[in-house]
Amino acid sequence: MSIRHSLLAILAGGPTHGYGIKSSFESATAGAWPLNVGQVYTTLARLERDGLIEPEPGEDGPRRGWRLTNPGQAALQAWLAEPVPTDPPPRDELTIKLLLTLALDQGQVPALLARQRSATLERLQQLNRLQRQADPHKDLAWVLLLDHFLLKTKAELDWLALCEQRLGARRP
Amino acid sequence: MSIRHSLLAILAGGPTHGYGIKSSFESATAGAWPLNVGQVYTTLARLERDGLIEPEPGEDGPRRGWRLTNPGQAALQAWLAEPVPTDPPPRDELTIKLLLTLALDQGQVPALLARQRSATLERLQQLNRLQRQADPHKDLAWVLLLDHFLLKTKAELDWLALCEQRLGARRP
DNA sequence: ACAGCCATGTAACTTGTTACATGATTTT
DNA sequence: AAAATCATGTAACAAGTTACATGGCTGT
Repeated sequence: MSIRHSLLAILAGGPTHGYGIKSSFESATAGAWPLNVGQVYTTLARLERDGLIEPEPGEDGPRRGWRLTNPGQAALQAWLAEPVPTDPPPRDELTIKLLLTLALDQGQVPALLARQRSATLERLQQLNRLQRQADPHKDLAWVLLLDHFLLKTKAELDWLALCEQRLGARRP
Repeated sequence: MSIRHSLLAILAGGPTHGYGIKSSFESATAGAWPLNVGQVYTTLARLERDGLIEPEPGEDGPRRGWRLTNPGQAALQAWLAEPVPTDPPPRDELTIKLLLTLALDQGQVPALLARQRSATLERLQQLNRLQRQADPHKDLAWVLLLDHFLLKTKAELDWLALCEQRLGARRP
């Protein structure tokens, strides 16, 4: 539901048209998550269907504007006010892969861990390079994004190490 | 695509029927991600449509078995062998929320950070409690899952702190 | 007999996603 | 005049998800 809410948030900054929304989203997220324009239009149609937005009266051709309705405002406020939900924690592909391998053929787990660590390490280095080039005073959003990716990547490496350790402690 | 591949992995452990797959999945992932049975059947139908699995010959009523086809075996091996992809990193709801708030109304960012930190901290404590009760020698999968959630949660807290710090460094 | 679990399946729906068709405006 | 970018939209589909209908088996 991130995209739906993102569009609401962008429209809260003043009425805009479809293409402008795409640009706003990508610039707000520093280009980290490209957004297919087509999806903006499908999502706008669904938001209108659900009564969360309405077209600006009078405009019709290119650059037709959209604005939030009252329910739309309310939905946005609710989304912003509530912390991101964790009650069924989102499924994590790496964890699923590892746990299923563990259940299926425990012997293949070490190889899986090794492969993943190597890929994750490479990503860490790439992120470090990007961070060195970034300027916290100019591209704040970009820097915060890099921080996020870096911390997440490091946590993944830590987890891989812990998995190895816990598995090792089982053998003897 | 995690669910599709999960079913392939479970079928690789020997032919099973729908309900058994649900149980296998939930026990392999220590109950952290409940799986609606209905979804198993819809997913099985789609996997058959795509030629990745086939029904065991002869069985038809309840407990009809399914097995991997050759393409199914190949798809599973490919999934297990490749590290989880990061090239367009998956969209992260918290990050999106924060960056859009930053773009929309920078003044509301501190409140958002505070709310989120409080929720995340609570989750951390809950996870710590669970970890204290878990036995690494008996419930390995459960312990690894908790490790994962804990490290992820701590990383999130670190990120929230970093965000505050970077924002603070902007004002003066 | 009845409660509860085992078991299968389908219809309907949601969000996300892309490929394509179409044209206006701007830049080179 | 051509190329690039801005701009709108639709058709089609994938994957996930749930609510519901249906019935068999098991233990009390």
